[in-house]
Amino acid sequence: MAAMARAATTTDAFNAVAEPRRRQILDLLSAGERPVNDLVAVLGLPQPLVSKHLRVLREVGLVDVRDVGRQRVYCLNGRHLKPIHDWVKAYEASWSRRFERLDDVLEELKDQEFKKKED
Amino acid sequence: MAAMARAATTTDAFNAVAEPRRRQILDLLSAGERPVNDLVAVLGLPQPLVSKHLRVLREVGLVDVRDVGRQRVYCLNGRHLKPIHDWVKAYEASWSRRFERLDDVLEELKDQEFKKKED
DNA sequence: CCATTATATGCCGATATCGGCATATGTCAA
DNA sequence: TTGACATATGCCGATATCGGCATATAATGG
Repeated sequence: MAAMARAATTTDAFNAVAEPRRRQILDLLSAGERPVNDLVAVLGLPQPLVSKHLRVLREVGLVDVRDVGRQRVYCLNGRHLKPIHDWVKAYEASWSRRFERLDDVLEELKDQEFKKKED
Repeated sequence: MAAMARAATTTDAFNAVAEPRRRQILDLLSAGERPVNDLVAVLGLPQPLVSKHLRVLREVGLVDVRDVGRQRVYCLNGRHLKPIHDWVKAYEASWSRRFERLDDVLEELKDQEFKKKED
């Protein structure tokens, strides 16, 4: 039982959405549920490949399936995207308020300088 | 030149942050810049491993480096996290307003039913 | 029952990945 | 210069991944 060389894709949502085609699938499903062949047609990918990606998404809980006749209708289940959102959201300041924050720091320094002079 | 079996991790931020230890490194750096050995100490990982993860983060632009004497000080550069944020943000409704939306749909259906009766 | 449609699985090859260990590179200090 | 410190790289092994192709499974229609 050697050490795992890599975290399995099937393990968490972070890995699942690291694959561009899987994001594409989720994007399609965000507009509404769809049977596999629909996705195949839109994506222009071989059906087995699409099924495999759907499997990964299913295993991390990002999509749900429903049987309708001989079709399998997939639908988005965004619940497991929330952890990703929460994680990146914490970094929002690092891009949107990057310079603002720098300004804040400078402002603070100026204040301290001012107080020193008051002494 | 055979087809690539997998998108290189070094390719984009999505793949880079799919690795838990790399997220951990970013989390540490979000509190402020740090030299490699600092990270090594906190993470409790072998130094070469940390250096390799830092390399990946560097290559996708998620961190910047600065030479200070014989140390290399890494700092966060959140710019490339924004695409991830933007992507997941579009799914916000799929978890936070999931049931609200379902209610909306039901409401809409009821309205249509009502109109039919009016004819 | 049989053929057709819809989807999932299995096996394969090429390659990328993580982690381990040894070692190269670079910088300071005496 | 020599040696200690800080970090990066190289090579390796085990394994996971994506995509291709063939095939299994499942449900429907005739």
